[in-house]
Amino acid sequence: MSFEENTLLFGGDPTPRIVAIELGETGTVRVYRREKDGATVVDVEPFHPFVWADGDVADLGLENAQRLAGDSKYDWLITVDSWKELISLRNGLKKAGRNFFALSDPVQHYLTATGRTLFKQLPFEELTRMQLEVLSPTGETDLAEASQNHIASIALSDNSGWEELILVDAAKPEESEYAALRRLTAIIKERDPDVIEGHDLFRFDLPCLIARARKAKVKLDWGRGGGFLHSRPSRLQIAEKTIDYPKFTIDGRHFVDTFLLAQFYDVGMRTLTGFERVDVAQHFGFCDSAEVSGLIGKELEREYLTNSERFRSRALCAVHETRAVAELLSPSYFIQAQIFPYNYQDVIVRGNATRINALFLREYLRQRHSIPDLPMIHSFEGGFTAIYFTGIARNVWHCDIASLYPSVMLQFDCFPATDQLQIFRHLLTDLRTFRLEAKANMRAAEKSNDKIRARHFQALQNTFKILINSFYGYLGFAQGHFADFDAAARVTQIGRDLLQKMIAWLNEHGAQVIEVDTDGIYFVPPNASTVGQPSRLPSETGRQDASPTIEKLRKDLAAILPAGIEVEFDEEFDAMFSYKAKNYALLTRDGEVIIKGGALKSRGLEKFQRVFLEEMIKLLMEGKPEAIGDLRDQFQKRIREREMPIDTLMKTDTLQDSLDKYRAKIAGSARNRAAAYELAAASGRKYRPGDQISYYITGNTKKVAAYENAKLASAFDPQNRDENIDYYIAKLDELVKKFSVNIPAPAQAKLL
DNA sequence: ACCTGTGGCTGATCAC
DNA sequence: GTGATCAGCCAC
Repeated sequence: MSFEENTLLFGGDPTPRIVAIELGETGTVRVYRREKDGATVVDVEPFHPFVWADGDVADLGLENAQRLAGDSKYDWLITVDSWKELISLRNGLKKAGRNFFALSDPVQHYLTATGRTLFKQLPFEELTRMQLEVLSPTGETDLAEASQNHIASIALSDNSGWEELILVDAAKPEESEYAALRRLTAIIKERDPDVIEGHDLFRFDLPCLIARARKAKVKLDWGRGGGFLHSRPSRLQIAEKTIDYPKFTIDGRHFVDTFLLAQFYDVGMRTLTGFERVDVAQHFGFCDSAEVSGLIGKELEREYLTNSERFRSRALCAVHETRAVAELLSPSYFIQAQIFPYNYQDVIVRGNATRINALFLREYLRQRHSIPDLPMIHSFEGGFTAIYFTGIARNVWHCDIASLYPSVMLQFDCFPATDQLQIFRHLLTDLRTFRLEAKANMRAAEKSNDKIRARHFQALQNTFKILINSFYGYLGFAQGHFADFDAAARVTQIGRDLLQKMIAWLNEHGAQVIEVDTDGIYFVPPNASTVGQPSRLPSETGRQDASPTIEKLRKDLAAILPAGIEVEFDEEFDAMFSYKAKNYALLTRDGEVIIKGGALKSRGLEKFQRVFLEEMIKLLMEGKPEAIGDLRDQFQKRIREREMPIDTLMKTDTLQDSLDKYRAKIAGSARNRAAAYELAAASGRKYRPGDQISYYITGNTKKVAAYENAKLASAFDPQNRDENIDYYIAKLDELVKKFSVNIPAPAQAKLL
C-alpha cells in the first residue's frame, strides 16, 4: 500500500487534483478540479457542516443528531445542511447552555466531513500560481503613505512564464488607475490562478489595492464564483514573534505571502538578515538585479515618470523574485495541503499541533467516535541539560539518541490516555515508515538525475520529519483535544533517565563528558585524555587509530540501552570550546568553526562582537591564544579610528509589541524602556510588531543609557560620524575579559 | 482570533 | 553595587 492510501494521514476520499473549495449556493460547495489537460472544472457538491455536543441533545428536538461511539465528553454529532443552519444551531445550543464545539472554517468542515484534501495526485508544477506586486511612484513601503496617492504599477507574472506590467499614467492618474485596477481584475478572471503570491501581500499589496479600489470605485470581484476580496484582523505567532496582519481571503483561490514564508523559514535557520523581499531574494541568490531592485525614492520616481526600462525591470524583477522564493519555500506546505483538512493558505499559518489535532478530529469523525474534552494542563519538566567542563577540550566526540522523543513514545507507550482509537500510535508509526520510504525514493530520483522527483520526495520526507517531531509537542498542547500532559511528562522523564544512564556509563568507562543537552552528549573518548592539552595534528587523530576503540565504545553503550533506543556516534571534532550550557563552539576536522548558543552568536550581539568572538574562539581552539591580544588591538584601532562600517556596530532588534502596547506597559511600569521602541516612536513612521529596527549608540562616555543615546542606522552619516567610540571599545574589552577566564593560565597571562 | 513543548543565557533597566 | 525582572534569542 502506498502512503497516499493511508486514510489516517491523507483522509478517506481519494478524489484527485482538487485545487480549491468555496462555499456555493445555500447548502452546497463548489469543488474546483484541475483536469489532466489543464482545464479547471467545477463540481457542485452538498455541504453538511456539523457540531460536536456534550450529553443527550434529544430533548432539544434536533433532527440529524447522532449518538457517537465511546464514552468521551462530546458524544453527539449534529449535522445540518447549510452554513446558515450551522450558525443558528450554534446560537441555539449556546442559548440552551449546552457544551459543544464546532470547527470555525467552512472549508475545514467540508474536508473533515468528506475526507477529501486538496492537490492529491497533482504535481506542484501544475498548480497555477500568479505573482503580484504593487509599486507606488516612490517605492514607498509604508501602507498609509502609499495608499494616499495613486499607485504607479502592478507587476504580474505566473508559473507558465507569462508576465505583464500594468502601468498607471502619471499624466492622468485617476482614469489610468481606474483602468489599471479593472485590468488587474480582468486578468485574474481570465488567467484564473489557484494561488496568488506576493511579498508582504497581506500587509501591503492587498490593503493598498483595496484602498485604491475604494477610491476609484472599482469592484475587486476576484473570487472564482465572483466573490469579493475579504479581510479580517488576524494574528500569527512565529517563534517568539507575534505578527498582526489583515488576513485576506477570496473564494476559490489561495493567497500566499512570501514574507510569512520567510518568517517561518527563519525560525529553523536563523540565517536571514532581514525580511524584505530584497533581503530574502539575496539570501537565496535570486536577485539578479539587486541594484534595480533597491531603487527607491526620488530616483525611482524619476524613472517612473519617464517610463524608463529601468523602472519596468524594477517592477518585474520583484515578481520574479517572489516566484522564485515561493517555489523554494512552499513545496512542503503544498504537500501538507494533501494531508490536512485545511485550505492551502491556512495550512501555512496553522501551527503543527493544531494541524495534528485536525487529523485526530477527522479520523474520530470518520469512525463516528466521541471526542474528549480539552486536557488538564500542568507544567512539566523538559530535557536534561548539564555542563561538566568549561574551556578548551581536544578530540571531542558527539553521540546522540536517534529521534529521542518519538522513539520513547513508541517504545514506552507514552500515548494520550484519551485516544481510544489509538490514532497517535498508528500515525506516528506510519509516519516513520513513510519517511524512510520518501528518503529512499529521493535518493533513487537523485541517482537517476530526476530533479523534479527528487525535490518532491525531499519536500515529502521533510514534511514527515516535521510532523513526527511535532507529536511530542502535541502531548503538551493545551488546545489539543487528545493532548495528555502526564504522557508528555513521562516522555521527558524517560529521556532524562536515558541520557543520565549514558553519561554515567561513559564516565565509568574512562570518557570525559563535557556537555549534554536533551538527547546528545559531547565527550572526550577514553585513552585520549586531552582536555586542555595542545592540539594534535589532524593526521594524528584520523579515523584509523580511533575507530576500533570508538566502535567498541558505541556497541557497549548501545548494549545498555533498551530496545528501540538507538545511539549514534555521528561526529568527531578537533576541539571544543565549552562555555556554558547550550553555549559552545566546535572545530571540525576540516578547520571549520561551528558556534552554538545565544551567548556566542545571538542577534543581541552587534556584528563586530560576533565576528570578534568567532575569531577569538577559533584562535583558542586552534591553540593560538597568544594571538588574541593582537586581534583585540586590531578591532580597538578600527573602532577608535572610526573605520568600522556602521552595519558592524549597529544592533537590530525586532519589535515585539505595538508602540501603543509598549507605551501602555511603560506607563504601568510593566517593562523598561528600550532603544528600539523609543526610536520607532520618535521616527513617526508606522511600525508594526515584527518590524526590525537597526540602531547604534552615540555620545562620548562609555556609560550611557542606550535608549537615550540611540540613533537609527539609516540616519548615520559616514561623512560626519558620531558613534560612541568609548562605548564600543568598552564592549570589546568586556568581551575579552568575560572569555579570558576560560582560557588556560599561560594564555591568560599573555592576554592581560 | 490565535496558540507545539521546556531549559538557558544575556543585556538593559529598575528597585533597593 | 547588587539582585530581580523583562524581553529577546537560542538549543533541542
